[in-house]
Amino acid sequence: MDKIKVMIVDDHEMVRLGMKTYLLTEDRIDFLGEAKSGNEAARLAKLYMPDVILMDLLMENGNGIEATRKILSFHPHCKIIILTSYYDDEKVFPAIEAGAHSYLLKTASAEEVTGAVYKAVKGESVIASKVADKMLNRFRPQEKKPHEELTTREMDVLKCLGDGLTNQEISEELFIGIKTVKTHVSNILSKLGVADRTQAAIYANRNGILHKAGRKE
Amino acid sequence: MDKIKVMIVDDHEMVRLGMKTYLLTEDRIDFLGEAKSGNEAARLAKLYMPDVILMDLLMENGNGIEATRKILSFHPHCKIIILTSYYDDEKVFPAIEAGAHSYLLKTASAEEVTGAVYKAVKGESVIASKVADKMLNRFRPQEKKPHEELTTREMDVLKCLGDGLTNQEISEELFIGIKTVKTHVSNILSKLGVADRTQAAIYANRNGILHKAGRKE
DNA sequence: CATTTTTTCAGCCTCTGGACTGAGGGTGAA
DNA sequence: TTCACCCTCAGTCCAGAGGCTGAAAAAATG
Repeated sequence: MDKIKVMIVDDHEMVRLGMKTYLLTEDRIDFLGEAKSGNEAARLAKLYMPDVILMDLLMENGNGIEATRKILSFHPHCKIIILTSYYDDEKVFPAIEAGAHSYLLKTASAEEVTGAVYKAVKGESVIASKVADKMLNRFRPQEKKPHEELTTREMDVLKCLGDGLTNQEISEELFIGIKTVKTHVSNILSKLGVADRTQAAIYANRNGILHKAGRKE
Repeated sequence: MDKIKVMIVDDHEMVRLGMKTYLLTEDRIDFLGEAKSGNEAARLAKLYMPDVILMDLLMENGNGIEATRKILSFHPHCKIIILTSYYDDEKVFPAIEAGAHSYLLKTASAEEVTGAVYKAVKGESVIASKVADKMLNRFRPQEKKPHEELTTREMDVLKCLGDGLTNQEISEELFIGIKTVKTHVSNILSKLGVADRTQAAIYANRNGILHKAGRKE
């Protein structure tokens, strides 16, 4: 039985070292090499054609999701195991869509990581429990958020409300009459189940309904 | 010259392994051991009395900041180097206050980590540049946020505004007359430089002026 | 093509919000 | 004590907010 060819992708030297140490103690694993970025990963993967890649998501040059997509495009049998610290929705699902086979957190022990490698070559997936929660919730009949039944125009108005604009200002912003704005605001208030524009503005802010879509922490 | 006694604190096995590997290659460093949590760190530190501790901040049982404070209380000559992924204000400054001597990010290379250890025993500090930015901004003549000149009562009212309460509701919440509420609201609006209660509510929400003080991501 | 939803706008009515002015009681510092 | 600030409350006044009803043009849908 051939050894499993494994590659590491992570921009943290410390983490690469730790992972490498995990892998080198396994005699059924052939440690191929490591990459510091998504771009480097794609280059090396084309060169070495690894069986399994342990991939971080957040990196300087080219993130792990792009790299995953790129690598699988020319080497579709490669099993890519995401190994990262983050388990928020915005990271997990794009990674799955990109074709990742497993999703581990960096809290994983040596056994979990090497176990995931062996399972990957057998076609089995490993999902960290915290991530599994997210996925199950995604498939459960999720009650949709109140604002999801707003029309596109009502969303425009709600964004303005979130900026604290008055009806007059909104009408100028959207080039519509003040009466029309009032109608939209009334509909928004009833659809969101809130009492006044202030609560609607709070709702917009707490649910990230904003113009510039700037979201970070 | 005695070897430098170094201890590691991190709840990620992978990271501990990487850091350990950094340290074991240095013959002037005596690797004492490792801890998986802040509580364990304090216990081991009391036992081994290390010269330098490499400490993560975010851990399951007892965070790194508490541990730092605790360890320094009984072993004040210990140099504690924070080594974490985060560099937001809420993490950096409490760590410095707790008495940390250096602040590195996990993107640090082996040379940076071992270098910080050697500098620590000489009494020198190393601050990652991204963190240094934050610190410089903190010491720069910072224009104080508008809400810092609100009186305590006005802050109470502003929190209510942030919840979307009406004047009537605020008066009931705070057991004061509605006229009084109006006075406070007017003062708040002029101090914050906003036009109406809606903008005040947005301000409160975006600046984390809330009742429950619930902060997470 | 027929139907429904969305978007636009109107008039009417009520009430809250907020500006402005004024003022009495409490506390703490000069 | 005087001064300053904070908290409390009152009266007046008006523009804006929001509910209700109705309705026509536009766009999506079947």
